[in-house]
Amino acid sequence: MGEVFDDESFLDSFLHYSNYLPGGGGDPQYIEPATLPYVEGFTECLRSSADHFVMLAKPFDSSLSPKKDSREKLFSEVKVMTNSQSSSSEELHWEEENGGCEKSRKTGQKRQEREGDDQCAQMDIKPSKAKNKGQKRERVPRFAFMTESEVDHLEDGYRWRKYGQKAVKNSPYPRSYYRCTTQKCSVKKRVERSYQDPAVVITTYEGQHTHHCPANVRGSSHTLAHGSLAMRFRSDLLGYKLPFLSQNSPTSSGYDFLQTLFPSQQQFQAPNYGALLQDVIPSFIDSSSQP
DNA sequence: CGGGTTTGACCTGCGC
DNA sequence: GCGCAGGTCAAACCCG
Repeated sequence: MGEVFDDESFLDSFLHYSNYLPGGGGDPQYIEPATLPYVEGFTECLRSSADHFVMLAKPFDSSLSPKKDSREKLFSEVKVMTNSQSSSSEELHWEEENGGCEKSRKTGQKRQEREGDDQCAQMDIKPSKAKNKGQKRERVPRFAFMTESEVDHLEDGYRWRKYGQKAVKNSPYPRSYYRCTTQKCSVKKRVERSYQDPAVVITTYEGQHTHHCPANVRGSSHTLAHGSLAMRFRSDLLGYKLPFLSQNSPTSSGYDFLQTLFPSQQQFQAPNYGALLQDVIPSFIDSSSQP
């Protein structure tokens, strides 16, 4: 326990998995460590603003080319992540909540236009183009992680409503879309199963909860994740090198990041965050804190 | 009956 | 411009 991992080892573990996934070379073989020309440190990236997009999901993208290319692409993306506050000319296309709402409104508007419905005025639907012009898009923090689980939808204490499911290209497994059921909370998550390793579930959170975890409000934090006892982080691939597993350092970046991901989760506060993190992702700690 | 899921249709962005 | 893929909507359906 308490092993401290540096940024590079974490990234290498990360990249190791990126090679293991579709388009990533196929074989789960280790790739040699390399210097990090673009990032000051991955933990630094996690530690920084919640506006940063922690793009762990990207390497799972089948569009990535194998080996070196994926590494370079990841590095370039990490670079963008870490520069997200700057006025860099690099403009990523960010899927973010405001844009989504706008899109939804446009969708609703168009549908109503098609149907010849004049409810637009009542719903206060306004043309979006002019409004959006010159408006800088906000960036929604995302966090993706892999778990080994028999069930797709891992219980995390929050209540989710499924609002869509899509077939994923090159994968027999569909991707499910969930939205937090709490009013005014716009957190979403995507859940998909890796087709390379069907035992692995990839969960991507988007946004931050603006409320307390319902399970905790009821005073039963131990109900968290009990529906996912079969879940286990793929520590061999990624999880075990997450820097925040160092329980010797409750102020580590992982703690900070979890705080941004679950801002109302006061359980993450030191000194008990390790045990309480276990409530959220129980087996993760079990399999990772053991030397 | 209220809340959640399913599923086909639709919209948008991107690459060619 | 066109086709594709990802993301979302919403009606229909299901369930406790």
